[in-house]
Amino acid sequence: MTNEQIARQLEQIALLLQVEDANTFRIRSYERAAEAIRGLGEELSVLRHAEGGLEALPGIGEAIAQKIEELLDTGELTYLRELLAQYPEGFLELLRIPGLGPKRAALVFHELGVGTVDALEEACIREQVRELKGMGAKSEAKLLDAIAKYWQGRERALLGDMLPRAEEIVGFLRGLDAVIAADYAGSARRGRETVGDLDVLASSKDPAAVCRAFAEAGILAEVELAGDTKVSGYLPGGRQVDLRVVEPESWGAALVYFTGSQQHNIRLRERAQARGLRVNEYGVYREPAEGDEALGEPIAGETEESLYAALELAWIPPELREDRGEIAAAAAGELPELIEPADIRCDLHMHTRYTDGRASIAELAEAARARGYTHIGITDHSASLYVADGIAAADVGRQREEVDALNARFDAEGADFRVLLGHEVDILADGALDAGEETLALVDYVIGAVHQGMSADADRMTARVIGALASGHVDMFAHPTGRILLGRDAYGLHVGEVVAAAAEHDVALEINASPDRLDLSDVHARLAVERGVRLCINTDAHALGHLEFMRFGVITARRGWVPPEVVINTWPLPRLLEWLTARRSGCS
DNA sequence: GCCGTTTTCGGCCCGACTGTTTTCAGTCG
Repeated sequence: MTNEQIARQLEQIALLLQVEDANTFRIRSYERAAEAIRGLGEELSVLRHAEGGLEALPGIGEAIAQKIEELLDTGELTYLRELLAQYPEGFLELLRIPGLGPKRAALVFHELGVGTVDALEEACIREQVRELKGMGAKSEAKLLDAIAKYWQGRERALLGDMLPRAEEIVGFLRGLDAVIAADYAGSARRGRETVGDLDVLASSKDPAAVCRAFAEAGILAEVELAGDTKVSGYLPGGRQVDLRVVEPESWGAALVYFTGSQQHNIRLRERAQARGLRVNEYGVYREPAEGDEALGEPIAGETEESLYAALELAWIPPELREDRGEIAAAAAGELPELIEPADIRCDLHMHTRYTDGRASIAELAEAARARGYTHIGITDHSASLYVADGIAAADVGRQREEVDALNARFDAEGADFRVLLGHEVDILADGALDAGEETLALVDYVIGAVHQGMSADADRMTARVIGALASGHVDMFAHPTGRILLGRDAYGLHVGEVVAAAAEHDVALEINASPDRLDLSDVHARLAVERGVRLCINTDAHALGHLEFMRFGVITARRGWVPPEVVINTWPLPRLLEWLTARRSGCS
């Protein structure tokens, strides 16, 4: 039972309790617990044995701890099963229709016997929904529209696909005369690995003009709503975009508000409340005296910094705003110094035409130089990876010669740039490395990776990986969990044990920056940092354009509270070589 | 259901929009 599976079951309880009109704070407890679990790098099956047990985890008390224990022991949760038993199969799906919240779900279920999306659609078509209390023809039509959009499938999109589109929109807005400031907000600004809708924010003295210009710009394929402060619509392809425009004095407060996360905002407002303040999307206000209604003038809100300062907090980078302890850290002045894109000096995982890459070594080197890097590492696939046209052992020798010649040329030209030769070696099903001693001796470093036999169970896979890390031959471990976002689940792996092994043997764990991997994930990266493991952010480039992926790796690292010094590709080349040499001589 | 340098009991975020209402419930972010 994985953390994600447990989080989902707690979330289902929260949803069903809403339908039953339970105490909202009880509901929130389940929601918070689910989110808290998603933020854990370590598996609950391990944490239950840690000091203090599950109840030591923030957001998890006696009742939820017991439920987690039951799930871990039996794979089942009696309480959830009993809640679910009252409804037909598919009822939870019904709650995912926008516009149909828990109250209306209860209404259609109890009055019409509707318990699935199909049944709801039919009831709308038969005009039964409009007869219900508080509903009408318009609500019915909206539900039908929402169901149609639901069937089209609006699953989340990759950050890597959505960020460029968000930046285009922001670029357009910043070009408007009436716009003072513009930025994207929401989960895209927090850098979440996948994004649902795009939230875009602008400030202006004339919000209506900005809204008009955006609605008419042709960026949206369909404009759903165009008011004086808000425009909503869909990009070509169906992704929803919400633009909101605020007055300049509310810019910072609105940016915090629309960046979220929801749980982060709730924490901020709780903190405000304890100080006799109130926070909303327009600013920070003093709580009015008894009997007084008006809020008066805001005391902060023009910038994000002013809002956080009013709550006696340091400004919190958006990537950290997930209610994972960032507010306590900001209050204590203990926010981490986060890695920045400019800290990156190299890219140590890239493929060439020797295998399944599309560029040559020299082309990759030039592209990296143009980005301001001082070195790179070429790491083509080892021989047994047939699907990626793994490199023959003899060709590693040719690569060595090509790299040496290239470096000699850089030296001759006085260029401060160096190409290292690495090798992405498969960790075979039996844990052996897919490379002989001769090949290993030719290269400057080795990346270990799993590309085959991924269906092994977690215990076996973990032993296999740890065996490779302990061999002394592996300097880095690439895309550690093998997940493909929106594609393939991670293979079973006890990440906590692998992190411990990486710490013990001083192997760097990769944050693979490819937008469909981002592996390690943010929470696993944070676990690695806490356990003293070095990290390496690599693009795994198979083409020149892929060097751009580095930013997504850096964003993921920032979400994992990663400081620059633990990331080996922030190091100057001599330090990197020193570390590799020490590793190879077995001293480290 | 969780949590505590104001509390082990009594608190627990905030506002906008919509459609349905004669003053507000439900939903959303």
